[in-house]
Amino acid sequence: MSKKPITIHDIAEIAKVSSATVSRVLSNSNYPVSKELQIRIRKIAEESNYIPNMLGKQLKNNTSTTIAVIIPSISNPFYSSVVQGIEETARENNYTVITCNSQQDPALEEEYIRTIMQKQIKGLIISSISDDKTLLRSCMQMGLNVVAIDQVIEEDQVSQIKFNYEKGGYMGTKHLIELGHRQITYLTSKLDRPSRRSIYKGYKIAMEEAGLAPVSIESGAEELYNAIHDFDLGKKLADKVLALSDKPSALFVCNDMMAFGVINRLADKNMQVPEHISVIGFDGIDFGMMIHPALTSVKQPDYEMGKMSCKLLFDKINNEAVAAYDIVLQPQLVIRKSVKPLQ
Amino acid sequence: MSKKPITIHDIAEIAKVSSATVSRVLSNSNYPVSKELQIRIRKIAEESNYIPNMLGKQLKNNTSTTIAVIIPSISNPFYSSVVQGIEETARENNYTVITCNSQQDPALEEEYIRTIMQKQIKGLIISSISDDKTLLRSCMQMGLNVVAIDQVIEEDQVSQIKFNYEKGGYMGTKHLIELGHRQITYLTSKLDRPSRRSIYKGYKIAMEEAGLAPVSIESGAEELYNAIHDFDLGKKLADKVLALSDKPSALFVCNDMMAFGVINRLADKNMQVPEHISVIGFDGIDFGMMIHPALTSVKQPDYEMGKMSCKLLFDKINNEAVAAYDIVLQPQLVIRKSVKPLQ
DNA sequence: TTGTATGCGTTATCAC
DNA sequence: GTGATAACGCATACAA
Repeated sequence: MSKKPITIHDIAEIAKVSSATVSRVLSNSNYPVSKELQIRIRKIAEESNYIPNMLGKQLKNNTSTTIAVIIPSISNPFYSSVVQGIEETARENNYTVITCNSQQDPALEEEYIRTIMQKQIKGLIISSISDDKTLLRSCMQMGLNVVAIDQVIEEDQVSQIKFNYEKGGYMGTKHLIELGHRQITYLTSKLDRPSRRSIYKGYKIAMEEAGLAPVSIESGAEELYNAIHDFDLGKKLADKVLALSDKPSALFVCNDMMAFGVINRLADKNMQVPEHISVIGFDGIDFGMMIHPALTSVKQPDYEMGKMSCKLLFDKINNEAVAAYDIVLQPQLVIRKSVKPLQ
Repeated sequence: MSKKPITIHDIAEIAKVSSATVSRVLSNSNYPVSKELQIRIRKIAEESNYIPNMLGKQLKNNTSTTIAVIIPSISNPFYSSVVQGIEETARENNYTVITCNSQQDPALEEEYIRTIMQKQIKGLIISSISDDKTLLRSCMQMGLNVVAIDQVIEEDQVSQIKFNYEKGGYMGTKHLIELGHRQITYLTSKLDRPSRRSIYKGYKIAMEEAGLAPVSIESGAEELYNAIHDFDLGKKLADKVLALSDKPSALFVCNDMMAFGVINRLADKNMQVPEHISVIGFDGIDFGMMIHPALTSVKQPDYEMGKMSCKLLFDKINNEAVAAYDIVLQPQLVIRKSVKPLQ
C-alpha cells in the first residue's frame, strides 16, 4: 500500500502559487520567476521529497530519455563490452538503456522493435540479424533514430559504426604469412552474415596475394544462440582439422570464442598451441589474455564501438538536421602467444 | 521530420465511433463491444499502422512494464549471465529491462535509483554496494518493489535471492582436504562485503574441523571497478604466494576471474596447475571450462539466479499482499582439472 | 512576474 | 453497447 506521490499541484497548493509557476521552477525552465518564489518552491519540493514524473513530462513533450540496444546476447563478452560502452555514455547524458537480447532470432528482434516504439523510445542501437528491414524503415519514418553496429544496414538515415572486417581478415592472415606460415586454414561459422563474409574475403585476398591456396572449413547453420555455443562450435571445427591427413600449420578462426574452443579441443588431443599448430582469433576480447596460450587476435574495439555508437545516436537525436554519417573503425593486431614463427 | 503518430482518436474519427470504444477494443478490455465494431476498429488500426502509446497508458494507470537491474558491471561474466536470465524472464512477461552499472560506486547507485523512481518503474533487482539504505527504504515506501541478489539487504519488504556462500566456502575447502591437501591458502579481495566474508568463514570452519590452520592472503581496497580488474588482482596475489618460502599445495581463490589471474601468473613463473599447485575458484562461470587447465570451482547458479529473481519480483509486483520471502540457492561443486589429488 | 486553461494519449466513470 | 468527459502529471500559449 503505497501512498500517492506528490505532484507539482500539491506543491503549488502548499506554496499558494499556481502549478505553472512550480513547473517553471522545478523544470529549470528559463522562464522568469521571482527569486523569492524560486527559493520557497524548491524548499517545499525538497522537504516533501518531490519526485518529478517523467511520464507526464515525456507525454507532454514527446521526448524520451531512454535508448534501446538490440544485440544477439549479453552473455557474449564482445557484446557485453559494447553495452558497457553504450551504457556509460548514455548515463553521462542522463539517459538510461534498455537492453534486448535477440538471440539471433529475427522474430524476437521484431518484437523488441515494436515494444520500443510503443514505449516512445527515440533512439536505437542495433546489431541486426533480420534480413527484412521494412519494419525498421517504417519506424524510422515515425521518428526512430537508428545506429547500426556490427552488422551493416543498407538504408539511408541509418548511421553506422562500421568495422573494417575485410582489412582485419587481411591483417590477421598477413601476420601468419609473414611469420612463415604457408598452410593456413580459415575456420568459420556459417558464412551467412556480411561481417563473416568480409573477414573471409580479407583472408582470401591475403592468401592469393602471397600465391597461397585459401582453404576454409565452414560450420553448418546455427541453432539457437547462447553463450558457449561458439565455444562448442570451435571444438567441432577442431575435430575436422584433426581428421585431416595433411594438417595446416596455422588456423585463422572467425571469432575468439570459437578460437577458445579450437585450442581447447586441440589440447585435449595433445596438439599444443602454438608448438604444434598456430591459432589466431578475431575480436580481441579481453578473455583472450586469460587463456593458455594467450590468444593472438585481430582486435575489434568493442567498448569504444559502444561509446561511439551512443555518441553518434545522441548526435542524431539532438540534431535532426544532421545527415546520417558512418564511422569506420580500423582493426588492430593484438599479438600474444598463440602463434609461432616458422623458420 | 516525422509525421505525427496516429492515436485512438484518429481511429475513432475514421470509424465514426467514440475514442472510448476504440480504447475498449484495442486494449483488449473485456468491456462489451459489438462484434461488428470490434472487427471494423481492428481493421482500421491494422491498416493505419496504429502503435499504442504506452506513456499515456501508464500515466493513466500508474503502471509500468519496465523493470530495472543494478549490478556492478555488465562486462563481468557472472553478472552478464544473471542479466541474461532476468531479461529472458522479463520478456516472457512482456516487460523490458533497464540495465545499470554501478561500477561499485555508491553515488552512482543512488543516482540510478533516483532515475528509476522518476521513470515510474515499479520493480528493481539490485546487487547493492551501498551501506546506506535510507534512499532505498523510502523508495519502497513509495511503491518500489525490490529484490536483492548477490548482496544481502537486511530490510523488511526486500525479498532476496540468497546464496549459501558459507556452505560454498566450506564445500570447496572440504574438497581439497578430502583430496589430501593440508596446506590450503585462501586468496581473497578485500573482505569488505558480506558475501566475501561468508565464503571465508566457510573456508575457516572446514579447515578448523580438519585440525588445519587457516591461512589467508587479502588484497587491499579496490579502486574503480572494471572487467579485468579481478584478473590483475589475482596476478598480484599469485606473486605473494610465489614469494612464500613454504608454499601451500592448494589455493582457494574467492572468485573465478581472480583464479584466472592466479593461474596465469603461476604459469608465467613456471608453476604448473595442478601439477605443482592446485587451484579452486568460486562462481563457476562458464569461462572456467575454456581456460587451461579447466578450473574447478564452486558454482553459483548465475543464470538461474537471474531467472528466479525476476520471477520473485513479478510475484511482488502482481501480488501486493504477498509477504516478502527469500530463496536460498545452494552451491555446487564443479570438478574440472585444476585440482590434483595428493597421495 | 504570475495565473488560467488546454492538451499530450490513454482509460475509467458515468450517463444514455 | 456506445458515447461524452474527466483524469493521470506535466509544460506551455495566452491572459493578466
